Amino acid sequence: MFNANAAHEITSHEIHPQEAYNQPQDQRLPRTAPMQAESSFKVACSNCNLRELCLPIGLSTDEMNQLDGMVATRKKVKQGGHLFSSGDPFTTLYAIRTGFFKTCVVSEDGREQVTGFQMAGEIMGLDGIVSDKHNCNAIALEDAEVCVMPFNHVEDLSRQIPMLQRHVHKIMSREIVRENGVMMLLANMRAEERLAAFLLNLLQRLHARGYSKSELILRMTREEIGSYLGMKLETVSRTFSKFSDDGIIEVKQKNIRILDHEKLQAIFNASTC
Amino acid sequence: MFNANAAHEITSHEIHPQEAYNQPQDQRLPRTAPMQAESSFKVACSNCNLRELCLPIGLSTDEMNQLDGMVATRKKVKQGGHLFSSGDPFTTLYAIRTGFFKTCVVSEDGREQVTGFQMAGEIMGLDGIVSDKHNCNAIALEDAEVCVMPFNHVEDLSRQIPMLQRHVHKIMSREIVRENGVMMLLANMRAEERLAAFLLNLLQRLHARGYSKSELILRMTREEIGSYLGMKLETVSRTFSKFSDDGIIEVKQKNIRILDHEKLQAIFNASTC
DNA sequence: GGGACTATTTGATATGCATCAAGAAGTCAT
DNA sequence: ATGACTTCTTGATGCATATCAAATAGTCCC
Repeated sequence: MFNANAAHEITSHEIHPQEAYNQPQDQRLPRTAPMQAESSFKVACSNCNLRELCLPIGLSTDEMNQLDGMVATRKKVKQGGHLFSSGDPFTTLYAIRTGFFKTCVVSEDGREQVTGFQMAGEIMGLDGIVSDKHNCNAIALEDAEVCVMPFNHVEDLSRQIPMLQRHVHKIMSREIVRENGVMMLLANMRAEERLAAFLLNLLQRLHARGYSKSELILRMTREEIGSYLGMKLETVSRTFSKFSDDGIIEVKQKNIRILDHEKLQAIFNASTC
Repeated sequence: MFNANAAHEITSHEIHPQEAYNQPQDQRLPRTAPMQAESSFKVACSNCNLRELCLPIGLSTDEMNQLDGMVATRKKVKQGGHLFSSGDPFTTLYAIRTGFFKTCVVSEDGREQVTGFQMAGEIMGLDGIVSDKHNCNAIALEDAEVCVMPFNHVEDLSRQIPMLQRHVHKIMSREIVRENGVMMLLANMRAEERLAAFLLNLLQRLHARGYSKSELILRMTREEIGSYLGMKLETVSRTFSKFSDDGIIEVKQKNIRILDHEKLQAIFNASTC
C-alpha cells in the first residue's frame, strides 16, 4: 500500500537521521525485497519494501499490478502537522510509509484522548468510514510520508481481489481487537502494568520493522503517553523512574534501553500476582 | 441480516414477557414493515422487521433476494450461554435478532473485562476476523436468538453488492469509533460521568429500537456495568444511589426511570465544568 | 551562544475510588 | 413456602494516583 526505498528520498534537513524511525539502522532485519537504484520509482505497492507488513501475501503478479492503482499519490506531513482532523470529510485511507503518528479524539470541552500511535505499514483513517467524516485527529510526531489510498479504489479493488478484501477486513478487525486490549488496560491495570504493556507493545511492533528489541526512541511526550494510558504525565515520569531504579530499563530522555525484558514482561503479567 | 416477527415465535416459558427487550412493548415505535401472519417465515432478511437497523438501505428487490442467502441459519442461546468463546475458530458473524449480549475478554490471570453490550440488530464476531479465531466471549444476558452469517457468504455477497460491502465496512468502522469513545471514557472521566454516559448510550440505542427514552431495564449486573466502565460494583451502586438522591433517576433494582434527562446529559458533559 | 520556551523530574499533599465488611433484598430450586 | 444463593446497598478505612508546586534539563530560535 505504499512505495519502497523511503530512505533514499528523504532529505536530511527534514529529520535527524540518527533518531528517526524512518531511517534504516544497523539493527534492522534484512528485507526480502532487495534495495534498488533510488531514482525513477513510481508510486507502486509492487516494489515497496514494506509490502509484507502492509499488503496481503500470496498475490499473483497480475493482482500485484492491479494493486498499484490503489495508491493515488503520496503525501508528506511535517512534524506536528495534521494528516486529517476530526470533522474532515472522509475519502481516503492512509498507509504510513515513513514516520510516526498519533491519533486522538477531543471531547467537547477540549479534553484530548490519544487513541493510538501508528508507525510504518499501519493504516489510518478507518474511523472515518462510518460517517463519511473523520472522527479523530491524526498528527505526525515526526516528519512523515503516507500513501493516499482513496477509499473508493480500495473498495473497487477489494471486490476484484478476494485476498485484498480479506486483508482489509483483517486490518479493521485487528484495530477492534487492539482497542479491546486497551480497554482491558485502562479498566483493570495499575500504572506500572500499563507502562510495561505500552513499552512491550512498541518494542514488538518496532522489532517487526527491523529495529532492536532492547532499545527504542519515544516519539511522543510523557503527556501523550499518559493520555493514551489514562494517567497523568507525572505518573508516567515517576513510573519510568521506578523502572529505572529497579534496573529494568535505562531512561535517557526519550531514549529507552531495556535491561531486563523478562522483568518487564512479568510486570505486564503482574495480573498474575 | 435476520428474520422478522421474532415475538411470534418465542415461547413464553423462555422469557418473562414484561421484562424482556425481545418483546414488543407499548412504547415501541411503529415499524414500516407491517406485521404478517406468524407461520411459514423462512430465514430471510427481506422480511425482517429489523432490517432497517441491520442492513444497508436502498437495495433493489433483486439484491434483497440475493441477500437472503447470507443468513445460513438461526441459533438460540439461553441466558448465560456462550454464543462463542475466546479461542473458538472463527467462521461466522452473528446478527442479534432478539435478546441481549455482553462480550468480554479475559486476561491470562482471569480478570474479566466487559468490552461491550449488544442488542437487537447489532453484529457480533468482528473480533474474530483478524486471527481466524474469536478473541472474546459472547454471553447471552437473556434468552436470545441470532442469525448465523458465515463470513464467507458475507464476503462473497459483498463483492457482488457494493452497497453491502460499504455497509460491512461501516459496521466495522462504527465499532472502532465506539471503542474510541470508551477509551476516552475510561481514561478521562470520573465515575458519575461514566455512568451517565453509559445510561445515555443505552437509552439512545433502545430508543432507536422503539423503546421509551425515559425508562430502561438493565440486563446486566452492577458488576458487569462496573467492568465495562472500569469501576467496582460498589462504586456503580453508590453512583446509582447518588443519582437517585439527586432526583435524576429512580432506581428499582434493574429498572431505571429517567427523571431528569437534561441533568444526566449535563453530568456527561461535566467535562465542561 | 543566550534567552525563552517546553518537557521532564521530583516532592508534598489531597482525593476519588478501591477494599473490606456486613446486612438487606431479591431469586432460584426443591 | 423455605433455605441457599446471588445481587445489591451502605458504611468505614486505605491506597494509588491526581494535583499542586518548584527545580532541572533540554530544545528552539534568533
